[in-house]
Amino acid sequence: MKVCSWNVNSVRARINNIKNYIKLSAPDVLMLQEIKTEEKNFPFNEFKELGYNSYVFGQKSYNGVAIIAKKKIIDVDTGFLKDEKSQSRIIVGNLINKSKKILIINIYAPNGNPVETDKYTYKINWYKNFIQKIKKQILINKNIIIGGDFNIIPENIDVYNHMKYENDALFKIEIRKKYRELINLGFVDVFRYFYKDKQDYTFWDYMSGAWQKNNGMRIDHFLASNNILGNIKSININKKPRSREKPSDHTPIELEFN
DNA sequence: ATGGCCGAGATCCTCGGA
Repeated sequence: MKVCSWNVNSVRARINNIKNYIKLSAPDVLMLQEIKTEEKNFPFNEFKELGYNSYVFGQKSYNGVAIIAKKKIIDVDTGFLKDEKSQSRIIVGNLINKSKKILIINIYAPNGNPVETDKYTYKINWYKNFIQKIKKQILINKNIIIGGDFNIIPENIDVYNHMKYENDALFKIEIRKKYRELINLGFVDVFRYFYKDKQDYTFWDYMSGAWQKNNGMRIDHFLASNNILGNIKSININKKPRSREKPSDHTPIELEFN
């Protein structure tokens, strides 16, 4: 089973890149973030033609998440978290894998910059609520995968120049603590679990040649609950899509398990 | 056409991104 996650920065602007990626990588499940469109304008047919069902929580212009999958996703829920700004940031559903039910949680967490504005308090509150919700959920279902754009740089190694980001909403101690809190509920950061010292990024700014200079950061993650950690075979950051024409500023992360 | 990327949507630039 291959589950992938990709912040595509507009599903409509990126449709050819996404279709190309699906053909090459053949994910069973693809979690998308920042689709930047309402459900009525989502390209359902384009994915249907490739053999995928789409489950969409859209929003006009900003945010928006979706799950596209070869198999049926059941109990799809777009009301998992009450969002104080009514933004479309989470879609969840159950995946049946070898008669085991796995809860897939696809998130697009708030950015939080600039830190002196209510954007930052919104991010902190969003994570507070999310952590509370996961705390309850892990009691109900022990098999959980949380994937997506967390907008958190976990450690120094996860950004090209950590000194520059000390007061940034992606790297402030306060926000990194939220990441630790989440993990302490019974999860592992799968990439870091498999690669203790590897410096690898999932995002490179469009500005000032960040990609060419490898000025990146690791802000897209897969957290797996301890109960399913033993089933995970591999995790990979696939940098190819970031190198192509008209790319998203993020690149996909890929999780394989049995 | 829009600041130096980008995208969406509205207006001839702003907001949001990270």
